Amino acid sequence: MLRIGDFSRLARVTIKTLHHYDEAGLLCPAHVDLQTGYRYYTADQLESLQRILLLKDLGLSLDEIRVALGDETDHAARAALLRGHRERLTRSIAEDQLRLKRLLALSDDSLDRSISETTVVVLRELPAMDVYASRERVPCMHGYVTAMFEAAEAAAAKHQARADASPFLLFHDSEWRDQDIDVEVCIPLSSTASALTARRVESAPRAACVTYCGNYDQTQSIYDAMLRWLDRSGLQICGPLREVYHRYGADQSKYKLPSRVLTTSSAEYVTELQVPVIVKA
Amino acid sequence: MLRIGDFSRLARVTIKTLHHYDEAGLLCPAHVDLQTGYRYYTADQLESLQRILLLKDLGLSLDEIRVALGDETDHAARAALLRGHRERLTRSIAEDQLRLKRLLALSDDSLDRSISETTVVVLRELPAMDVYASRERVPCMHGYVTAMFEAAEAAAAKHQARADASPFLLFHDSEWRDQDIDVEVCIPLSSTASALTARRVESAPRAACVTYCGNYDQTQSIYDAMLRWLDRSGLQICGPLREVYHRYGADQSKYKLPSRVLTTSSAEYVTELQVPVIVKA
DNA sequence: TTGCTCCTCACGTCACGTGAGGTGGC
DNA sequence: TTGCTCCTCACGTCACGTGAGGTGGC
Repeated sequence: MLRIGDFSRLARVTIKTLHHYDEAGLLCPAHVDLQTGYRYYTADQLESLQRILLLKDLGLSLDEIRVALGDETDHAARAALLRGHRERLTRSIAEDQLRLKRLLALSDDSLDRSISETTVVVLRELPAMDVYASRERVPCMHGYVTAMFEAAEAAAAKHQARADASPFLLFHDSEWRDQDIDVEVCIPLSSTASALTARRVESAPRAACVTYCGNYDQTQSIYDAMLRWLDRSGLQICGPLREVYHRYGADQSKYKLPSRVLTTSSAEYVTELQVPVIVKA
Repeated sequence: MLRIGDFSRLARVTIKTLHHYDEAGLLCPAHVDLQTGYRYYTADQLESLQRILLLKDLGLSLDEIRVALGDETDHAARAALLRGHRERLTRSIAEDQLRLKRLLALSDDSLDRSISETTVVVLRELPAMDVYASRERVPCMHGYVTAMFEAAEAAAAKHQARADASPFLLFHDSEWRDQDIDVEVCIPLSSTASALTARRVESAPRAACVTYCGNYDQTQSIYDAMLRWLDRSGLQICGPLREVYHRYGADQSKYKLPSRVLTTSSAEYVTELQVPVIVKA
């Protein structure tokens, strides 16, 4: 029998860790002196401890280790646990590799400009959405798109199907804001209301997003900065650009928007550019 | 000005997160109503928040983010922080990749045998150590090595230079336990005592280790299992095997060992095999 | 006997999550 | 007026770390 100090030195863990495993029911001492509360371990408990430390080092939580080492009968649960952890590790490696590239892109960019002046690109998942959509080729943004939005909002309002999410524009051209732009105006609909012919905008597992405020003059330069950043981060565009209008001015004569999305001052506009991306091979 | 709920929806964070950043001094609301305590944010604070969320997603802690976004003057600290994090990420990826291989090796192994019966190989760093050493070619283990240990222990004891660490054996042969084994007996010395000609055993950044208890009959089969495991884990031996005697029987006539390392029953022997390894290219 | 070992609280870490219980705003 | 939003405690998470204050063992 070994005292806790000797046992802990052999396994190179702290006494507190052994206390914790005792309390957690992962590894209880072979014997506890009732008088003094002293914990005593047998030599072969070292092997049990090694097993625990191995699984912990591989990244399992103590709860998972309990399952993995628990009663011998549950082969399936044990196997599923290890398989699940394998996937977690694989995903985590891929994410860290992308993080590393993004960090390099950021460091490059902020050698002279500080981070505070760099365009901030965030990666996020875009959920699928049911929208009322209207797609057209227009010669320029000004006027046409506003009219399309007003018609779409009015149509959605008439059916009381408007969901509480921001309207957006899809740019179907590969060359953006070329002549005759192929744009699609989208108004999110509540999932319950299927009165209107809802179009489903597919989800994007990963999208590069920039949220900015102020008027639309800056959009082009932000989009350009975003493209440079994507390139340096090893990401590739894999779907149409979305321009989401979170906060804006609107002449709402035929419909009613919640006041919190509206503003009169263009300095308070909040807009988001979203580009679906995949990691370059 | 935006109320906290609207602001949080735009940035897709919880209200609690904003509370936390306020408290942490990372992002304080542009205005707080003194009557109600309500927090109000401006639209352009969204960009500050995005910056924070970006750095957090890259893996920085809130403290680090505070430094990274802090007063503009400290360029050097900011750059060092990003460089440091780059290294952290790189290391973390390499470690996860090794973990993944080790996990695969473990899953393979425990398809039929459960984890509880698998040989547990742990990876660890071995620190450099000053030892009293004596190296010889011996025809077999039995007898010779015991005599070498007793002589070495006696020599170390005479100079009162014995450190409180376990003695071990280095196997210099590539073919292990071949005929005429080239073994080196090592007794750890306290760093202060340099009276004896101490030999420095180099550190190993990474070593595969198996601790087992019981008599020495099992050593060969454990070593074999270890070799198979190393192969499957993508690891390569890069130094001599060490056999460390943590707990054992000894006839200590010319020296004195602390009683906690001694035992009379061979079932209570505690031994550790250590093999320095590197990741295969 | 002295110092070393071990014990049990109890609080801290990190970035929030999750109610509880109460008030302000439209 | 009613429901919705927001507020401030206060405690939980996870795997221990770090004393505080006291006792047992050799």
